[in-house]
Amino acid sequence: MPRRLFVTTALPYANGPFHIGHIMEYIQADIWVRFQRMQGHEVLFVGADDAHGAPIMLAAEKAGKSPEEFVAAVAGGRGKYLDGFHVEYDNWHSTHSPENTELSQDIFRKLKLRGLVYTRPVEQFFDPVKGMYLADRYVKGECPNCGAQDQYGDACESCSTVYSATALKNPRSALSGARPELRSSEHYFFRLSDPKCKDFIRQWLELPGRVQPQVFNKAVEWLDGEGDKALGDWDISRDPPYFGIRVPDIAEEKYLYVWLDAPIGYLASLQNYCGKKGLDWRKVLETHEQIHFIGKDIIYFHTLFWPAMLHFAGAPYKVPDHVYVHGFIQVSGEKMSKSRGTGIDPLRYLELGMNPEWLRYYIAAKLNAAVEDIDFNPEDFVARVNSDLVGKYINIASRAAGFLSKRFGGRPAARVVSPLLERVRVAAPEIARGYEEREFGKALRRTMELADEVNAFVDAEKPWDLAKSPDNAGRLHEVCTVSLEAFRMLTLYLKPVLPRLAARAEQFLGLGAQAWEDVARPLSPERAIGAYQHLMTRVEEKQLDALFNIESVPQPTAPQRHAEKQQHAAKKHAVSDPISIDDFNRLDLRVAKIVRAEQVEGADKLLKLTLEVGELGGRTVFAGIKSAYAPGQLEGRLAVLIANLAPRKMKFGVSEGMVLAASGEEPGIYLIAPDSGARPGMRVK
RNA sequence: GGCGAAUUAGCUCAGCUGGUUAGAGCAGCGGAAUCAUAAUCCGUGUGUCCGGGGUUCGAGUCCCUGAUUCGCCA
Repeated sequence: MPRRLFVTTALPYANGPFHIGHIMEYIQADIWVRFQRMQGHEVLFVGADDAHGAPIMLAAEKAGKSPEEFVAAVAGGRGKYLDGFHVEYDNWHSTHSPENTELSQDIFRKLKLRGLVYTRPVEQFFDPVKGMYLADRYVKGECPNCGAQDQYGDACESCSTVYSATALKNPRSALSGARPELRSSEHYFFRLSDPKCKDFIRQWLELPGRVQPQVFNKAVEWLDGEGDKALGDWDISRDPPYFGIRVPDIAEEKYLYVWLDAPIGYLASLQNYCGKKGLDWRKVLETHEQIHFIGKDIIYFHTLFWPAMLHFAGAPYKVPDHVYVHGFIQVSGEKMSKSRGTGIDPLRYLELGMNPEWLRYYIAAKLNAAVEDIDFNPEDFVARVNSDLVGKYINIASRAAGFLSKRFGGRPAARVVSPLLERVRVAAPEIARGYEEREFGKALRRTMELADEVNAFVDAEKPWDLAKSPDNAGRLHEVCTVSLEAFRMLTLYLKPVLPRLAARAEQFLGLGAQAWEDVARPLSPERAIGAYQHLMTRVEEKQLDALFNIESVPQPTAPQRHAEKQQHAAKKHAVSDPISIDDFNRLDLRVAKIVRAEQVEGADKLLKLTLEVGELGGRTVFAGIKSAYAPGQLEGRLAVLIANLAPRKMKFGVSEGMVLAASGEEPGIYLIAPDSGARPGMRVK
C-alpha cells in the first residue's frame, strides 16, 4: 500500500536570498522525498516564500520598492538555487497570494467562531515620525536591570535580562531615532492558554513518533511553564502600516500577524498546485500524511500554534502528522555569520562550478534524525567527497568497465553467483531504514562499507592478472560482472542523495530509472553497457579556498599564462636555509583574538588590529591585510601573533607584533587561523 | 539568572536499556599493487571517553559538582 505524503520545508523569509542553512534543509527534505518516491510512494513536495511582515515592509522601503515588487524580486532569484542543488519541489508559491489570503481569513474566522479569538487593548510604542507601531526589536534604550546602553526592546545583551520594550529607560525608535509614544490599540488574541487548547497540544505531541524526543521535551516545557513562564495567549494582529493579510469582517484596517499566515502558506502552495493540476486540495489534504521539515529555531510555532490552529479550525484542515526538526549548519565550528565572512554562499558555490552533489553528499553524510547542529569543515569536505565518492564508489565502475567493454563487448556474464553481491543486496532494508528515519549518515556509512568490500574483492581477484591468460576469461568476466552489479546496487542506494550522478550511471549501465525494488533485478547479459566516461571529478582545495575567500575571485587564466606562472613559481619553491629547533623556539607565537579591527586613516595597506592574547593582555598591531579583509570580517576571529617581535614605531602608532598570514604569487592574503578550540594566549609550537 | 543539550583518537563522528583489552571513516606512518589517465589493498591507535567526587562486583554509559560551548526563556 503506497503512502501518500504531503511534505513541506519551512518557508524562507523573502527579505533576501537563500543561505546555506536553507539549502541544507531543502537537501535533507529532498533526499527524503526522493527516497519515498523510489519506494513507490506518492509525494507532494512544496515550498513557498514567506512574504509578509514589518521587516519586509521596511526592507522594501529601503530598497525604494513596493513590498510586492521587493518580494517578487527575491522570489525571482529562488529558481537558480533550487535547480542548482537539484532540489525538486512540485510547487513553489508565496504567502502573498490569493490562496493564502483566503485560507488565512478562513482559518481566522473559524477560530473566532469557536470562541478562541478575543480582543483586548495592547499598549505599545508608536514611532511618531514613521507613523507606525514598533515591534520590540525596533526599540532601543537602556536596560532597566543593568543600565547597559543601546539595548533592544526584548532582552539585554549585557545581563541577558528579558523584559518588554516599554520597560526600557530612555527608549528611542531604532528606525527614526525619535522618542516613541506609548499608545494603545485593540489587538486580536488566540486563546492558546485555554485548557482545551493545551490539552489538545499535549495529546497531539504525545503520539509516538509525532516529533523527535528532544522536540517533545522542549514543547512540553513551554506547555507546562508556570508563573511568568506560563503559556500565554498569542497576539495575532498588527496595526497598519503592515504588509500582510487583512483581519476579515471588520471595517477597521488591521492585519494578521505574519506568523499566523506564514505556515498557512504550506496549504496555499498545495492549493495552488492542485489548482494547476485540476486536483481537489481538500481531498489531497485528507488522504495525505502532512509532514513538515523545519529548523530548531521555529519549533515553538510548529508544535504549539500550528497544530492548535489547524485542529480548532476544523475540516478541511488537518493537524500535521509529523514535524521533523533539524539543527543548524556551522562552518568550521563557528556559527554562520555574514559579517565575519564565515558563511558559505550557496550561489557562489554554484558559480565557482562546484558540483552540487558534493554538497548534497557531505550534508547527507553528517545528518541524523536528532536536533543537532552539523559542522561544515573544509578539510573534512574534501576528504569525504574525494575518498568516499570518487575513490571508493566511482572507482568501482572505472575498474570494471574497461575489461568488460574491451573483452566482452560490454555484456555482463549470465547467472553469476556471488556471496559479495548477496551481501550488498541484503543491506537494502537496513539502508532504506536509514533513509526512512532520516539517519542519512548511517545509510551512507553502511553504503560506503559495502563499497570498501567491493574494492577489496577486486583486489583479491586481481582482474589485471586474470586478463593475462585467455584461460581465465570466464573468471575475468565474472569478476567484472560482480563489480559492476555491485556498482549498480550502490548507485541505487546513493540515488536519493545523488540523483544526477545516478541518472548518468543508469544511462551508462543501459538501465532506466531504478526504483528501490530494482535492487533485486540484476544487470542483464542481453544488454551491453555504454562506454565508461568519468562520472565525477574530485574536489580541489583551490575551489574551497575560492569559496571562502570572498575577496579573491579567481581570474580565468589562459593556459599558456598558467604554465608561465608555474615556471616562475618553481624557482621560488626552493626552501630557505635550515635553522635549528632553538632558532625556532625563539619565536614566541601566540593565539590571539581580534577584538577590534579598524581602518587606518591615510594608510593604503594597513588595518589596525586590537588583539586579546590571554594572560599577555591586549596588543595593538598594524597588519598589511587591508586588501584582503574588511575590518568587520576580522572581529571575533582568532589569529596567530608573533608576540616577542620588537615593537616598531610607525607613522600611525606603535605596532606590538605581527599577525601571521600566507600569500603567494597571485593576489590574495590569507590570515593563519588556529583550529577551533584554541584559546587566546596559547603558545603555538 | 533559570532550564536544557553537548564535550569520546590529529579531524569528522559511532558507541542501545551500565558488563570482557573503547570503535569507524579520513588524515598520518610502514608495506603491497598497478585494472582504475579521477584510484585501490594490507598492516599500524600509549585515546586522563572535559575535570573532580560518588553509586555499583563493574561506568564513556547512572548520580552530584565544576569548566567550556551551544540553545530556550514566548
